[in-house]
Amino acid sequence: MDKNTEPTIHDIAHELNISASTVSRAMNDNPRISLKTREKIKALANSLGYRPNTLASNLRNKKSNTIGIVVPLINRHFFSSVISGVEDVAYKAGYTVVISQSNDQADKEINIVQSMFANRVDGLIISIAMQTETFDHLKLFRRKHIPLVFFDRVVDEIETDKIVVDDFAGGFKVTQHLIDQGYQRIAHIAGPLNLMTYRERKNGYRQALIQNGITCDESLVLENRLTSEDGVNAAKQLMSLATPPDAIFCGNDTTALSLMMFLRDKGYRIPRDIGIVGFSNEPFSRVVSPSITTIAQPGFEMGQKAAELIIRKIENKERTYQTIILPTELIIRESSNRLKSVQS
Amino acid sequence: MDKNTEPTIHDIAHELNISASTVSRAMNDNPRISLKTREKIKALANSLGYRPNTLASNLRNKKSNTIGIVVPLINRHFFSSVISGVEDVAYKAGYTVVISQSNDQADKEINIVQSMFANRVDGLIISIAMQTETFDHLKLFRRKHIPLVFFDRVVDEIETDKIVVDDFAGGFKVTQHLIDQGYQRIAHIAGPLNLMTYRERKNGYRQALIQNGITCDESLVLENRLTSEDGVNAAKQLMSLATPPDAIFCGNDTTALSLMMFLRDKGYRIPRDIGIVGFSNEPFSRVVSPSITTIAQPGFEMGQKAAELIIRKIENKERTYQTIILPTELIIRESSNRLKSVQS
DNA sequence: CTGAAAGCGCTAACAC
DNA sequence: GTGTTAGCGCTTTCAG
Repeated sequence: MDKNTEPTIHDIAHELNISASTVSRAMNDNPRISLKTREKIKALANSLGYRPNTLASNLRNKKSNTIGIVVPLINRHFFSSVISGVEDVAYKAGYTVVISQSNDQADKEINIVQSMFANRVDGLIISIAMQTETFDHLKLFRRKHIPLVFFDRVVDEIETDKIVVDDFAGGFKVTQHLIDQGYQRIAHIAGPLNLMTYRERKNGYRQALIQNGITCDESLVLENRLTSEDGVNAAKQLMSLATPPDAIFCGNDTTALSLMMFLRDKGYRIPRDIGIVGFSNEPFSRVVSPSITTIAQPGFEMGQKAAELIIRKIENKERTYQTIILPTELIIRESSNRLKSVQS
Repeated sequence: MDKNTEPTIHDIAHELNISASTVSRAMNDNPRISLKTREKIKALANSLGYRPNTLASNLRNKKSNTIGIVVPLINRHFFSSVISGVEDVAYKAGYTVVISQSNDQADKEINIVQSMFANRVDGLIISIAMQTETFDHLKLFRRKHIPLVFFDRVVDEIETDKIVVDDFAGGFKVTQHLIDQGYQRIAHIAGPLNLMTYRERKNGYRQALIQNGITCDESLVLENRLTSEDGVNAAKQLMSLATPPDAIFCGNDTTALSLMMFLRDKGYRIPRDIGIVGFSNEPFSRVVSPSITTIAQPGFEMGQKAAELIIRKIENKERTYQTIILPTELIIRESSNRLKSVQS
């Protein structure tokens, strides 16, 4: 019933014997309309329960006031924190955020991105799927000059704003820390090396070894998808080497946890026999026992920065791109703190 | 440059010397258009890089193909799982999902909900903020007959679809389990009792006590906001009672964890001296030590169900409402497993 | 200070 | 099978 009679500016105009344009202007606080009529209009609008139809206004303005965000998995602490950060600043700036998850699948990612384009998002914030290897869908945004911001998992070959954490420094700090703790044979479980993120973590690891005069043993470096199962498999593989490692730097906390549980069950004492470090500071890494040394990534801030960046682009159309590198923080916990654990 | 020349159906029509409506029909696979012309049109559309403007089509159809979802906090495992579930089915059905977080603040929630209305979402899925106490903003949706689904934290006084977990049964199972483990004085830390969720958990708790012939001691029941700090405070308060409890059923896992850590540091042995149970099955509850007994809530499924429900309403306009109650599962872990822990 | 008119891009009667 | 026409609700020149 009142479903069909959603009031429009015309209804208000008609009632007041004025024109729709005046109503429109009044609702937008256009100073060209006298304060008197402005108030009269707003009063009526209010009592009628009028709500401007953003769809119509968006169409007319060729602007959706919407920011798209696509992540591999919503339901992962790091990503949901980023989303939370984006939402926080976007909301304050009057933007709506629409989200989608790629489930780390390239084809779903392509679909999502295209549908976001069709929906005329004003900008797109994305962390690409592990398996994405072609980037035409993203180049589309660049071609149409729709602001595009990569975060965390970025694409080298597309020139645009990027926001990452200092993965290299993270990898370096972890490794240096392990060396400082007296570990000698440090293994590394890397994520897919087509992603810069994981490449940089690995580079940091190697650099630290080199700077400490330790030769890199390629058999100590594995590459997988960093799932729980991968953690167990990696543990098996590494510990069955002729000379197994005495410390393992895992590409994320999930792997670190599963690997740690597995080794503990096998009788290894952690951190005494073997040191373990993760990456990302997932909530569980703090409370698990032994607690896991890891690298904190500022997810929420990353989201905020990404949103600020994209909004500035949307509103100013400035043409210069930047790559923001956020600092990482090494959080030393029990799983690698051999010196403290021995002395106490 | 090509920014301004985003092709429309008119461009295609003009190029092919046909009418725009034919193009529109062809793009929508309307069988009234011959296959030949349909293909010709699609080919050109493709080579022009044409993408239908959903904004325009939405305005015309008075349908945004968008589902709104508002949660207290995106960045909480349970809620992000629900979002993930919603996104999953909404995406498959061709809907876009827009999300927002209330940060558990009533005023932000009101703003969000109103802006979603202005954006003409086709339906709204919401779990209300802890402090929300007036519901006019939600009644608006009911009045306009826009589908509305509550999940988890629902509003009794609004008649619409609801989807909750069986909190009563959850509270009951937890308490019965503690009794079975031989605990005698069982305390309960409840969340805000204006929310049905927490009220039901508490009711389940009391019912279990009653059925086992245990009298309810009101000094053993606390109410707070279930933060980490609340956990510590509650622990202090409870343990300083003349006859302190020997088990504590916490309204969520966060409280359970902080309370457990605090008591452990004070020298209590868990579960021997004191049994602890949480609620929600946060990821950390499984890996912390001792691991925390808790109630699993199917967040992802809840999101899927909520999306299915709302899409059915959007598309059929059926007028009957249902409340779906999803089962909960008691997950027995170390923090309350006194019998096993004693024998082993 | 206000109004008339045109149009954003798409769709759907209604014609033929 | 295809075209004509009108309009979704809002904004914005251009007039006055």
